[in-house]
Amino acid sequence: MTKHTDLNLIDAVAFAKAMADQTRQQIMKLCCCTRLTVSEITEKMAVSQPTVSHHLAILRDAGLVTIEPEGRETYYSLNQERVTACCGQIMLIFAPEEEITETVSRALMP
Amino acid sequence: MTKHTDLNLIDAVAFAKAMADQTRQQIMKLCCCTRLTVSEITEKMAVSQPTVSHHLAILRDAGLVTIEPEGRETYYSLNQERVTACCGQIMLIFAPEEEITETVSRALMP
DNA sequence: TTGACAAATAGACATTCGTCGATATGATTA
DNA sequence: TAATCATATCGACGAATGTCTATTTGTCAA
Repeated sequence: MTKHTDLNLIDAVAFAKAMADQTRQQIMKLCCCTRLTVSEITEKMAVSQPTVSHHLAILRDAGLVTIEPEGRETYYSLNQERVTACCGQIMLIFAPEEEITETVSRALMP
Repeated sequence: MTKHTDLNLIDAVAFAKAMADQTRQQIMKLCCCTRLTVSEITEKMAVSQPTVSHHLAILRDAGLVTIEPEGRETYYSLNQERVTACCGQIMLIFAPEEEITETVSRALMP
């Protein structure tokens, strides 16, 4: 069951929770700049297929991956834009006095 | 017992774990751009003093707060520079194709 | 239509985590 | 020195989390 979180609204806690696991970050690295099926991801990892699916669901709920079902396979890829939006948000909240934050703010806000 | 983590080296998982809690992010907001004692933080929160100390220790181990003992009080304040460094690192790893990442990279790397 | 394959879900289990009350430690003040 | 105050630590407890195996669901091919 999909969480009904509004993915346009960024929750810094939800983002941090989604990223707060070694296995998930590994998956994120794998499908960064490319699209992979669950099987392909599983092959490259040291955990079972259900575990990979479980983590992908968490990343999906956080808006951190995009999903493209194709036949009996499902392609996942990292949502880089979401990563920058979340990091930018965190910098705005927790580093308002840093110069770089001003830069990010200007570059990120449309 | 203090973790012997090298705080100069940024671990994206450790950073995310430290931020992956509502209470801790609330504490971070409180002592952002200011310095507060444990008592002052506790007053503004809905948890007990030991719980605040517990979370401050986690933030300290992640390098996210600076600590200044003064007499019998201890002042904490948010390490904004650390926040930007960690966010920048995450953007480099997980959003290498985003334009904003290039900007951050250039601005952050000394 | 049946068998094989890909992915998701269910249920169980051990571990980690957040919280608390009680207590210890350390510093100031009377 | 004794009392007080600020903070840290301890030990316990329930809830959340990550992992597994087994099973279900959905899709394609023989």
